[in-house]
Amino acid sequence: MRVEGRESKIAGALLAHYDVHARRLPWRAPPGTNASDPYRVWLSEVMLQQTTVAAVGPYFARFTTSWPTVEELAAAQDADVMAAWAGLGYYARARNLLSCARAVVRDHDGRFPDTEEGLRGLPGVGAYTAAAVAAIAFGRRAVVVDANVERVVARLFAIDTPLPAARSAIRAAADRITPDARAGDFAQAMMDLGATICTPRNPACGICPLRQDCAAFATADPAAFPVKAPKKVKPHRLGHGWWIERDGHVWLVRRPDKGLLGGMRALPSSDWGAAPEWTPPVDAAWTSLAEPVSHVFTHFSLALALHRAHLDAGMEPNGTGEWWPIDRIGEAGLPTLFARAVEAVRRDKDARDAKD
DNA sequence: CATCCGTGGGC
DNA sequence: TGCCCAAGGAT
Repeated sequence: MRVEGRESKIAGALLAHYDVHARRLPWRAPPGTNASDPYRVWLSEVMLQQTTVAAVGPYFARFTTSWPTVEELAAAQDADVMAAWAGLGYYARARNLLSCARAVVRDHDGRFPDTEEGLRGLPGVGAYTAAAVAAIAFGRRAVVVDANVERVVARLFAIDTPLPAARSAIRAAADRITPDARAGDFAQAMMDLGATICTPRNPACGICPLRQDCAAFATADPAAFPVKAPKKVKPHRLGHGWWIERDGHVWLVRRPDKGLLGGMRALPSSDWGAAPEWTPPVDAAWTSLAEPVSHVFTHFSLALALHRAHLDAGMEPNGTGEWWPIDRIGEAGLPTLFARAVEAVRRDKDARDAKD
């Protein structure tokens, strides 16, 4: 695409601002250097999918310490990687992360493809991540469009078509302002701008380097862009979960690879729904907690009723699982819902002990 | 194009 | 407090 006139002015002003104000982030090459490890760029981009910079920080540090290279990650145990990802959410990313690392080692001699097309063929790498890695790690011109870029571009050009229908127009406009040189810096500069100045609410237009070129700034309400389709209501679901204890251990199961919390360790639980059928996984003297654990997922909210029991030596619940030492439950890699269920059981036990 | 898939922080 | 939102991808 040609870059000229107003379009090139935007890139120039943004890059000049970025040269002074770029955020220092753990996965970014230090200022003034061109070093960029494709493994670290890819790892950070996958972690940052639908996830905030603040949440990713400690996970990125732990992953790069445990697995400094793609070869080492490819050789890791599945359960270790899933446990290290616990709490970060969208667990299909962790499964795809491992598949991708192994594909890079097996099919690409341990080196990430350096083109969008090549990257796009890897598990967990979609249009955004392929463009971001191609631009940031390999200096390729690529049109990088994430939610920040969507917002910035929709405002720059006052695109009032509601999302997601506006995606094609936004992408075309992003293409027009993407420079041939420094495409990686440009992409990161757009994302920095969206994260710190051109924010969803109360954008700081007064300090924005692009306000002279921004069609939304010229309107009464720049924050009205982008326009979004109304969202649908979240249904409520109910479920039952079981804390089964035996000799200092608790019974944990592994959830199926596909679906919600796929591949993660968990407490055994019933189906979740409007009025789910439920039968405890073992015949025992059950004590029910007074309050369920409430948790909100992307497309529904859940109230998980909890029940706990002790088993005698030698007794086993139905189905497949493992006895996990309770004093090391923090190492089980439970997703947040079940980590909170564990906390609720602990509080319930403490309350009863205090009464005795 | 719509749906499914987590979680924590900000206001 | 409830709602919005985030460096999206797979199906």
